[in-house]
Formats: sequence, structure tokens, C-alpha cells
Amino acid sequence: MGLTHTDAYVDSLLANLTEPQREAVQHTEGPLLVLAGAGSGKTRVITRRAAYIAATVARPWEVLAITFTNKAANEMRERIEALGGGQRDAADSPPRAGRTSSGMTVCTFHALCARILRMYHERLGLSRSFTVFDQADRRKVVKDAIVHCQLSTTNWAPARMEGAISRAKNAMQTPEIFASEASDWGERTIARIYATYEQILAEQQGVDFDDLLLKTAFLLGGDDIVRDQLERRYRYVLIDEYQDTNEAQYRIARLLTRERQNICATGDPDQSIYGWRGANIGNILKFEEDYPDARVVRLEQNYRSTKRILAGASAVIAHNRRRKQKGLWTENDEGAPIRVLEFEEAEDEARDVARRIAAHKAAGRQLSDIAVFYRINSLSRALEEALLQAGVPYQIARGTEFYNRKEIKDVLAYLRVMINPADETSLLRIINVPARGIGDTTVERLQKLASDSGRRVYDVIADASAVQTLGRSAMKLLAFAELLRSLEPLAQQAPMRALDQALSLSGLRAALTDSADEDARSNVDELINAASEYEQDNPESTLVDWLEHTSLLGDVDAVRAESGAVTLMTLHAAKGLEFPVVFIVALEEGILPLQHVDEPDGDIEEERRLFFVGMTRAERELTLSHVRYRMQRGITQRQTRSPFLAELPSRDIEWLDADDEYAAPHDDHDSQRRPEATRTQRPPRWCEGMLVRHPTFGLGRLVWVQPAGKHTRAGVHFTSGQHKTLILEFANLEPIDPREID
DNA sequence: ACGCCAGAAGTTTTT
DNA sequence: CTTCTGGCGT
Repeated sequence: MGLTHTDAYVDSLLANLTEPQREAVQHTEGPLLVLAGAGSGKTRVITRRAAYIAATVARPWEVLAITFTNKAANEMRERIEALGGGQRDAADSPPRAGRTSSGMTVCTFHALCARILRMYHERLGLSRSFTVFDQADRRKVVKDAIVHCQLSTTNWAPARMEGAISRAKNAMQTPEIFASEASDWGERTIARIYATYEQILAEQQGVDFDDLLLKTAFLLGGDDIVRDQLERRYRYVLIDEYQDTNEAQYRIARLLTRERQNICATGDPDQSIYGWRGANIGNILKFEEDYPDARVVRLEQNYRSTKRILAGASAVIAHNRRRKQKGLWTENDEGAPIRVLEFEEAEDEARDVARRIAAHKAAGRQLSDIAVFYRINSLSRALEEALLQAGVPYQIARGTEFYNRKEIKDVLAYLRVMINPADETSLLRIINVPARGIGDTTVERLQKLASDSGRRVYDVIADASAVQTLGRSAMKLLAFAELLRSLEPLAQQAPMRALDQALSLSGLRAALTDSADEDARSNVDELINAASEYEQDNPESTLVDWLEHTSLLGDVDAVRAESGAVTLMTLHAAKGLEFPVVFIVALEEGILPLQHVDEPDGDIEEERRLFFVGMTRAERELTLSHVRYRMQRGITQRQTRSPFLAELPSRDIEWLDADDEYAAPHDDHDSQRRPEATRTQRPPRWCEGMLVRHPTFGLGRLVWVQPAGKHTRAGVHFTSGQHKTLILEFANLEPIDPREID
């Protein structure tokens, strides 16, 4: 098995590894736990191990590697491919989503589950073409459920209900279990909403993100034949970021490896930061109990940070009780001390961070080497303003998402209805988009007609005699039915063609062309590109495949690292990344650690881990700051500095007063330093980074500039927080001298 | 269909 | 202080 590989290839997979790393790679049979400290070369071990298994004891398609994000999956897949080998084995099978060219499966938990559910849909009473409902769809269905229960959305806030339902699902509680455990009227009411929500989903053949996991866990747990088939299919299972698994994921992992126990869990309990989302750090902590024969490998050498940064981070995390003892060490330089700064208020803090970043840049540092982290998104505002003022380009890794844009959701809704006519959420979304004179009243009567006759809205619209009873709107509804019918055959087409046709036939394309919304147009163009790209990568794929792919795709993947810009993000978003220079702001009691009004003593250990994650992102320089007064929600409050600061070892810390003058950053880039030359030649009229003013949007900065036909297009970040794509020739922008602003 | 205003709500968010 | 939502008016 798999012995088509040369010894030289196998040797190459073991080359350049430390002893523990090699041990992890070579331990192929039986349970293995890899406790991988921050920056310890975990990905290298996982990818080598996967390739090693496929080269020695298994066929590539018997190897399954599960990650949490698409980004991680893609990265891992690429790195496994780069190791070479294995290609021959699969020359006969077509490339498929989530597979390496040799046929190894590398995907997220959710993608794996979607595939399994699709495979065994009959046993679950699901249609083969069920649709994955995203957050927005889920919100809509929750609202409908609340209304259905004759409750008000004011008393029963959809967001809260959503949270409650999601938590129940993460804990693998069905509505029945939830109801039986409800202790008071409030909980019993939530149970009713939950049950109704489930019913609506089922009627629409919809499956939400949590369901993907939950249904798979129940399927595997309740059906030995299925479990056995999958266990034979995936003989070697790798799970990354095991500390972040929730109950359902944990069950799936255990069930998939029940007989052979060829499970390799990698992760770091100190980096578990999603407890509030159902992740259970206990899963990784009790791995050795679950698998008494488990081999445990610790990767403790850090290749990322300086000695002092590592010492600081280690000292902080040592205060946690729920963890596995770990001694991180590094052969890297001693490095500069961790700086701690105190300011009067947020504006001072932000201004200083901006000033230090500008100094780094002047010293020759790439801005893409620098990141600023904060606990909550609202803290970015002050930073953005200060950076804008200082003329430092920045990029925010915010989840304001591509796939949540109205125009994108609209087109996708058409496609979803095409493949799943039961998807009423999507159907009602597009029934009057673009506007075709079907108003709310008509829609309501239509829904009533459907529920009275026990039919799907889709079928009622197509029923001429039923539609006739709706009076004046009948003609419009029939025209819409005709449109839907003309779209039906497209479901069999390849993704891009289906998308293109749907855009034309629906009238969306025409509406878009007429509209002034430049952004919407370019977003739809981007969607077409995405479909075309997907088709090229997965030639055999169907529309169903692509739709599933898009619904499981977060925007993390869409956030490309912009060179020439500082990165601003939350501590959560920082996980898995690294930057030479890192700032963490607002180290204050109540913010980091964050305190919530409802639960005064939240999980302090998780907050500490969050801080730990932030600190260990830094390679060379780490600067922490806090203020004495901070305004939040319009109220200025006296702030106390974070207790975490007191946990830092004093010999690795440099406490600085806000008023201290500081030297230019002392790093390796001094040689490239040059004075800010006064520019003599005339700069191009428009260039990236330039400050501009727009008559309505106000002050902003050009993020990118591109020729587009006879015109020039540019992306502009405005101080208001808006991001616009503008045609420079029409936009009436006025270039601004930075000095003008002060 | 769009815009305006009052009122509420306001961690983190891999999928 | 802000940002979003829902209801109402044009």
C-alpha cells in the first residue's frame, strides 16, 4: 500500500525536523496528541505527517485532515502538494473540491459534514439538494419562528434566540431535549421557538451551520453501517486546532476513529479562545483519558519570537490553572524589551501608535509587517482616525462580508431557488427583486394560500387557477412563475453559465447596469470571477457544489494581505498569524479582560489566553498600551490597568511614560533609513495612499488605483468608515495635502 | 421605493 | 456616542 514511493522521497519527508517533530510524523498507528506551542512549526509537522502516511501505510484518499477555516485548509493542501509525491496514484480520478491532487481530503469540519450529509441524505429525510442557510438566512427564519409562535420580536430578541438555539445545537440538544430540560416559562418558550425554527428549516430543506455538525454527529452515532463505511473510507484522521472543537465536532472525531483509533489531534490548550462559541477546551485536556494508549508529543521550541516576548507570554499564561504545562523556549535573539505605555485617553494612545508606526516606516520597515490588535471592534475607530491623520495606510480585517452584500445574496438566492424550490427564504427574497410590482400584501396572501393548501409557495405561484384569486397581481405572479420555470434547466449547467444566465433572465443584470451602484456591479463581476475560478479548479463540479462552496466560505479568505498597509484587527482574528511588529491596545480592566454586564465573572482564563495569543503573534517587537480615561458609549470612564500587565516579568518590560520622547525604532532596518526627501518632481495625479476629499463622503484615502478602460477606478476608504469604489474622472475628488489637516 | 425619525441597543464570530 | 432597526410618511 502506498509503496510506490521511493525511499528518497520518504527520507525527504523526515529531513530537517527536530526530534519531537520527527516523532510526530512517524507515529502513524494509534492515537496521537501533538501539543504544539505557539510558533512551534505545527503546520510543517501536520503536512509532513499527512504526506508520510500517504507514502508509507495508506493510500492518499484514506487520509483525512480537518481544519476549522477554509484558509487553513487551503494552506495545508497547498503545502502538502508542495511536498510532492503521490500524484501518480490518482491520475485516474478527477480533482475534487477539498482534495489534494493525490486524492487526500483536506477540508473544514463543515465542508466534510456537508459532503457526508449529501452522501447519506436519504437516511436523514433530506433532499439531495438541501441548502446551507447562512447567518442572515438563519436570522430570517428565527424571526419567522418567533412570529409563528405569536410572540413579539421585541420581547424575544431574534439575536438572543439565535444564540440560544445555536448553543443548544452545539451541545447537541434537540428541541425535545431542550424542552425537557427547560426549568421556567422563559426557557419553555425558547424551546417552542427552537422547535418551530427546526420545523421551518425542515420544510425548506434548509440546514444551518450548526446542523451540518449536529446532523452528522447524530448520523454517525446512530447508524453503525454509515459509521463503518466512513471509518473504512478515512483510515487516518488528523484534526487541527483540537482545542477549539465543540461537543458535536468532538463526537464526530471520536466516532470516525472508533475502531482503529488512528486519530491525530493537534492544538494548543493555551490558544483556546472560542469557548463562548461552544468550543470546549476540555476536549483536548482529556484526550489522554479518551485514548489511554495515546502518544503525546510536545512541540515546545518556538521559531517565531524573541526570547523576551516569549518570556513575557509564558509568564502570563502560567497564571492559568486549566492547561497543560508547557515550557516554550527559543534559540532566537534576546530582542528588545516589551514596551508598556500609559496614556491619558484613547486619542493619545492612538496618536502615539500611529506615530510609532510612521517612525517604523521611515526606518524602512514594511507596513505589512506591522499589526495593531484590540479586544473589541469599537476600539478601531480612534486608531483609524489617528492613522489617517498620520498618513499611514491601514487595512482592517473586518468581517463585513462579500457574501453578505445585498447584490450577492440576491443572485445567489436565484440559484438556490433553482436547485431547491423548497427554499422559501430565498424565494421570498427575490420575488420582487428586481422590482416587478409584487408588493408585501400580495406576498402575504400568497403565503397564506400556500399554508392553507399545504403546498410550497413555489408550486402555488405556478398554479394559474390559484394565482387568479389574488386579483390584480396575478399577471405579475404568473410572469414570475414563468421566469422561475425558465431558470429550472439551468440547475444542470456548470456554475458560471448558470450564474450568467440567471443574471440575465432575472433582470438583475439590467437593473444593475442601470443603477448608479458602482460597487454592486463590481461585486457581481467578482462573483462571476469566483465562479469561473472555481470551475477551473474543479472541472467536474456542479452548481450545487459551487453553491455549497460559497455558503461555507467565510470572508477570511477574501481578506488578502495588502502590502503597504498596517493591519488592524481583533485579537480573535489574529490567531494563526504573525507579524514582526505588534501593538496591543486598551490593556484595561473590563476590556482585556473583557467584562460583560450580565456575567460579571466571565472566563478570565480565556481572556488571558486571548492576550497570550496576541502576544505570541509578535516576532521582534511588542508594545502594549492602556489609558487612564476611556470613552465608551458616550460615557468617559476612569480605567484601571489590566491585571495581566502585573503578570509580566519586570526584567523583560520597559515601562514608558506617555510624555517620554522615544528614539526611532531600533531594529535591523536602520541602514535603509533615509531622510524624507522633499519631492522635486511632480507626483502622478492619483496614487495609492493619497489623501482626498469627496463632496459627500468627506475625507478619505486611496487604497488602490487601477486603469479601467478610458477611466481610472480607485478604492477609497473614507474617515466615515465607508469604503467606495469610484471612477476618478467622475467622482469629483480633490487631492489633499496632509499638512492641511492639522 | 425611498427617506426620515425615533428608539433601542451596543463582546469576541473559524462555519 | 454610535449604529442599526422598524415604522411611517411622501
